[in-house]
Amino acid sequence: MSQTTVSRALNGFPEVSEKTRQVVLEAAAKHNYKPNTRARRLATGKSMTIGHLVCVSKEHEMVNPIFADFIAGASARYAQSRYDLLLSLVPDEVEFSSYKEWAARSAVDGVVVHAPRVDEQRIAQLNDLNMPFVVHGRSSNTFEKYNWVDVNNERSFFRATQLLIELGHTTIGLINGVADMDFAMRRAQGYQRALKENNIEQADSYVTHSEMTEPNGYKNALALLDLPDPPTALVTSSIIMANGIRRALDEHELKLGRDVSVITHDDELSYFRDAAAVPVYTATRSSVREAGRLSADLLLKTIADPGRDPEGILLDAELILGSSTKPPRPR
Amino acid sequence: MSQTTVSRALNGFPEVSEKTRQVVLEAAAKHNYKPNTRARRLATGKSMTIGHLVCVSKEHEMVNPIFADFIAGASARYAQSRYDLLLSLVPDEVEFSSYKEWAARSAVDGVVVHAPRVDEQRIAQLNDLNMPFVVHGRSSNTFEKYNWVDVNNERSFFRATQLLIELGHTTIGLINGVADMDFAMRRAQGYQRALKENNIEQADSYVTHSEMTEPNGYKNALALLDLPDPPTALVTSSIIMANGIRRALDEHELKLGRDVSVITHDDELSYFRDAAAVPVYTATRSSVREAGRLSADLLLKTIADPGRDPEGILLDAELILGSSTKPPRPR
DNA sequence: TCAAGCTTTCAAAGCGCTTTGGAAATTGTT
DNA sequence: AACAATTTCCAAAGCGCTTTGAAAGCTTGA
Repeated sequence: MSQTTVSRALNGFPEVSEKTRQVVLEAAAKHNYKPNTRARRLATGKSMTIGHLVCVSKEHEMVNPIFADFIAGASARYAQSRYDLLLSLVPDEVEFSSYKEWAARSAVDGVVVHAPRVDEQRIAQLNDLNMPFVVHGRSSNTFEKYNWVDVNNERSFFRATQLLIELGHTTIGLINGVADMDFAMRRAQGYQRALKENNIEQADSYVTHSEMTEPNGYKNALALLDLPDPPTALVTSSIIMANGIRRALDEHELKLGRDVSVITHDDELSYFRDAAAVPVYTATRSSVREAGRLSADLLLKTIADPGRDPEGILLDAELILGSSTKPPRPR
Repeated sequence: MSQTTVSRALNGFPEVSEKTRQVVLEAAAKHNYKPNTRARRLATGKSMTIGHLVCVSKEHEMVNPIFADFIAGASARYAQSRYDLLLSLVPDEVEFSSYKEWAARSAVDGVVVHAPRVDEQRIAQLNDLNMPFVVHGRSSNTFEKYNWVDVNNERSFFRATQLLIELGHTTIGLINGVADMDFAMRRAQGYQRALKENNIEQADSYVTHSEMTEPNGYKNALALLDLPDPPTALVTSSIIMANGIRRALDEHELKLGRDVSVITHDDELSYFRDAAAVPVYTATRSSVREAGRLSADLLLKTIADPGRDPEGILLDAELILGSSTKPPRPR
């Protein structure tokens, strides 16, 4: 039997009779034959690979903990379409040169951009390279068209803050991610809009920006609690930080909810799933794994149809009521 | 200039004069030329790719949180040798068929085995496939030779438990990972050996096994605290669980350290780095990122020299004194 | 029965590199 | 100047597939 026939049988082309296909499939199964990836990719001119470039912050060598769950979602989608996932964790300064290298050696058919900044250069650069991509998040100061999947950060933090205000809180801190991250900026905007709409004026010192680690949650919470007029409620961008906040409250003999209310963003990390009947934290909740799945899906669609117009998918984080929010204690 | 010369110049072969090489390199740089990955891999017969298969537990769709940091370490090493990292997150039942598929289509030059079980079939299977691999951890019931990188789980949990006993604790709980994981078994052994050597007899109910999530830490700690004779000290396998434990203590109005001592294993996750002058937790500490780096290094060595004898690298977890351990309170 | 129209198969080209074996150019030796 | 030894370059083969264009086999209708 000729190579052609086998290739067609395995790749589902119609020019081969059903009988022949069966024979071929059985023989392949019997000998555990799978077309050699390398040869196949050269012949088709496709890499069948999606690149994820995750940057490791130089400062703390920190890997964003949401990335594992995001990738889990994306990986499942790639598997469906027989795409491979190429992963590289790099210090942020080489971020763009890595994309360029992937493009030059044509190692990937598309990439996912993680953790976009307010001013994000990668978007224009990838457009220049003519590389299909999807951004997980958005970039406020970028006006080119691009594919993105994001949650409604502004609105959800607006609602969270609004809820605290409605409960009677008037001094509310924000423990946020690094300032130049786009999501952090949008969340800060939502928070500030709620304060403004309720005529609450607060010094800038009630807002902290840092990498979203547990120790930073702790440290920043302590800093806010030590202010002359400490906040009675906190909003934070990460459940990891929320754990640090809880530790800080502990140390001040304060009880979460009763003494200080906390609302956190909850990415539904698999090892922090707050699924009790009454959740521990009141939270703006949105599954980062689902975002991974959707990003992967959008990217594969774009690769399949390069003429496709860029699309933005906006996920709405739900505001979930838990037991970490109560009216402020009378002083 | 001929293709041959260019190829040789770029790949550092000696048959080309230094002058010619410079000309080639400059031209390549100028046009941002990089040899096409697909073609190169076909021609050389190597994939220049390492596969990581991470299984997503069916039960909780959980991705082991240490994996991100492990991969960060490995990725850095691969980059040095211009290897790519192929990542796949799969439900555990398809784990082995994925390895087989990679081998059949010759997609990778080697793989890393994550989270080995006490009875681990993948090791024999990979040996059969003749696929170079390194195990992160070990498998107690496997007697074939294989490459591994592991921490001294038995000894470090022995020491941790011993420390608690020396402080005067006589009722000590263990909040462990899933029972069939090899690391969990070894840690339980260390814990039990310490109890035994000190003639402490305890019911099995003082040991819990579950996935290492924060909610499980909480739940299991509550269960232990509700025992008729509750433990005055806990040892746990994960800093994520330790956070759940702290929450359980909170709820019982117990103070970490003062009322209940806790020792946790600390993988030095980047977003949980316990780097205060006096660490929050007394911990058996070992960098999982370093383990990633070492695993990658060992694997690349094995690929470069297939005749190499399998090697085991045993890392010693340090016992770090923090503020979560004190003598038990007199009742 | 034979031509026309399908369906099924095949031989060969090509994907963009590396590698081999040998030719050409350069240098050194007598 | 002639030859050997060395350095530098090149043409062509081959990696294991997919894809093209054409041939062979089969069915149908007059």
